[in-house]
Amino acid sequence: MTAPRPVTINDVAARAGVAPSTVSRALSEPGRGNPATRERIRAIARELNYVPNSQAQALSSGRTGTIALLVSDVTNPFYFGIIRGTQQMSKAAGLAEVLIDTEDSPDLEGDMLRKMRRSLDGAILASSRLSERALIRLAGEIPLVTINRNVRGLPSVVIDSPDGIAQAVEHLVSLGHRDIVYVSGPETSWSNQARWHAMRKAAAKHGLEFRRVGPFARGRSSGTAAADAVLNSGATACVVFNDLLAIGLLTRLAERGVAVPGRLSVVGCDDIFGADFCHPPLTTLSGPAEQAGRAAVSLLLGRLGDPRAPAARRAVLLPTHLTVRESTGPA
Amino acid sequence: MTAPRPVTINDVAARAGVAPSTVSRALSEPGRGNPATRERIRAIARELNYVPNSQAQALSSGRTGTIALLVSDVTNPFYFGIIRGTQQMSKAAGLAEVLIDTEDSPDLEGDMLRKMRRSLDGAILASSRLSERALIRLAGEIPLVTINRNVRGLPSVVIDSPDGIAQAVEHLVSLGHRDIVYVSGPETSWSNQARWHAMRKAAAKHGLEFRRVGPFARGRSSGTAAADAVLNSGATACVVFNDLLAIGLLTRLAERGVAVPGRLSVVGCDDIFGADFCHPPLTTLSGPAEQAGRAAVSLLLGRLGDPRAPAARRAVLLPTHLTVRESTGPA
DNA sequence: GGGGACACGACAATCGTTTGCCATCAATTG
DNA sequence: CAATTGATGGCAAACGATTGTCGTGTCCCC
Repeated sequence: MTAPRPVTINDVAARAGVAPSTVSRALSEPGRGNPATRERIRAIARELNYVPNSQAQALSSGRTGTIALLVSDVTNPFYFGIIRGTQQMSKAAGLAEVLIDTEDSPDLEGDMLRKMRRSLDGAILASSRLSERALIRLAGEIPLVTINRNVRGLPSVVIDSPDGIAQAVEHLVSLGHRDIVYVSGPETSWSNQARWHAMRKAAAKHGLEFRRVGPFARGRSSGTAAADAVLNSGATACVVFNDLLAIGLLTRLAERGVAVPGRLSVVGCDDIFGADFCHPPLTTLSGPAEQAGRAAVSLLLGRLGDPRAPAARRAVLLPTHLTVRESTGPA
Repeated sequence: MTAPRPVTINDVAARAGVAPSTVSRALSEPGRGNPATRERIRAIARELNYVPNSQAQALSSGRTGTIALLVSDVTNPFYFGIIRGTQQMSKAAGLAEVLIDTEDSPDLEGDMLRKMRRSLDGAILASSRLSERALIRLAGEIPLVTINRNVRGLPSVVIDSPDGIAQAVEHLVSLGHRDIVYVSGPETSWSNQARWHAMRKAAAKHGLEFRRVGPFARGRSSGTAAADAVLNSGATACVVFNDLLAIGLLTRLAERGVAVPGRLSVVGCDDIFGADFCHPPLTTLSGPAEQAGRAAVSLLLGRLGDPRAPAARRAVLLPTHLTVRESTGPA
């Protein structure tokens, strides 16, 4: 059982008694050609089980039919929804999607992007670690869309967590908390900056003291240090940069026998997988991650359809809301 | 700022004063050519920031440098480790990897595979839903490696959960449990069959009654029904098909006020993200998922290197062990 | 009935590589 | 010193599609 030579456009053409070019057009140019011929060709193509060689298509047409989604860590559940969303949408658009793990490294991110730029129609950067300059330069080489990162001139989708933060503060204040601390993520994180900023604003509005502890790394393991820092701060409630960190923090609090929410209320961000079944279930900011993924692909498609378009900045802002569970309670 | 024509192999050749073929060889055939020339060409390529067009390479050489990893659901944390492992290994081997979500559908899985077979060097099927026949047929069209699925003639990596199941039963028996029920996943799942089989064997060894409830769907939401069924069965301990289901079950038990492990001990399988911080932390079977991913890519590479090789069946069996947490206790 | 327009489909160039084959030249050997 | 060998690098033919250009046939309208 030797591998049979795969059927090419020429085989189809020969079988149909037409030129390859006719087959090509019958298959991909809806407006062109005789409907009868087209149907005949399509039938033959189907019968022969013809699948166009995408490499050849790409080489010839310049379009690869592939986009990339870059995430800093594939195993961070935060990306679940986004991945799902982009996959849905790109499948619907007939695009292939490669998932690239940048391992939190700006250099790796840039290298991968540069290396693959020829084999991609575009890329979506979920939480890019690249500098603004680097991003703008890369955008000149390959169409880019960012998620949760705002850069002049680049289409972007941002899940408006600042808005949610305000809701969280509102919630905590209504429960009687007057001393709320923000548990900061990495300084370089765009989302972290945005959230911290929103915290300050919300706190100011209520005339509260605002402080922060950190910065801490993104992972769950940083939760230990974070928990201790929060406890030292004497605050009665905290808003944590993201759920991963918040869950780590919860674990440590349990270890130290600190009652949540009795002694300390905890609010997370992102509503990741696990936020609903950790102990206690986490009050957190939920956002439409899948929708964000879909929107990002749409934006990219827009940019692709008309390559000479002025790359008009288009930004999609998605709302978040507070999901109250059991990690928050009266002061 | 118009997009500059990307630099091709011809540009490099012209600059170096040699033929394109020489450049090609200097760049990719280590044994061939004058070392001095090679270095000169490499230097020029680097200087010009030359990146080979992978489409053209693929078209010409027949190798695409891309493999696919098919999973039934990208957002199932079970695949975390596997994804990480395959990505690591394929990056190391200079391969691109596409992640494909088959949405639990055999048809979709087959279609995707057929459709992409021309643009892939091979594929790794993590928990394939395809029939044995379909798998064997597809393997004739594109090199395949399976994970957690044993099919005659296909290289495979399996995480030996049956072995872990034996450990789990041992653990429960030593805690005094005499009535253990298996909470079954989908009938069509290969892993489920393997686990159920192992359960029966282990139970027989200890002269225990063995029963099962189910089958239940894979998701967390099925946990509700599963919990009720287990309670009805009167068993004092249960081994659950996977952690997702087990976590769902735990949630329901908490709702019903059933003490775990006081009234019921629960053992899961897979040790997914979340198993350590759910409530109570889950005793479960841990396996080297990352390693499985790496092994799968290795197997695939082996199959790729020598396409005319007799496709010798090679199987990698990876051990599991029981990770005891707090969801199991004395009967 | 003749001319023009238009639709159809063929031809052939092109995309950027790889790779089999061959000419050339230097080095080694008898 | 001649002949064999081996290394080197150039030529050109693929790989399988897309797409601009152009001849041919059909139809319509005046």
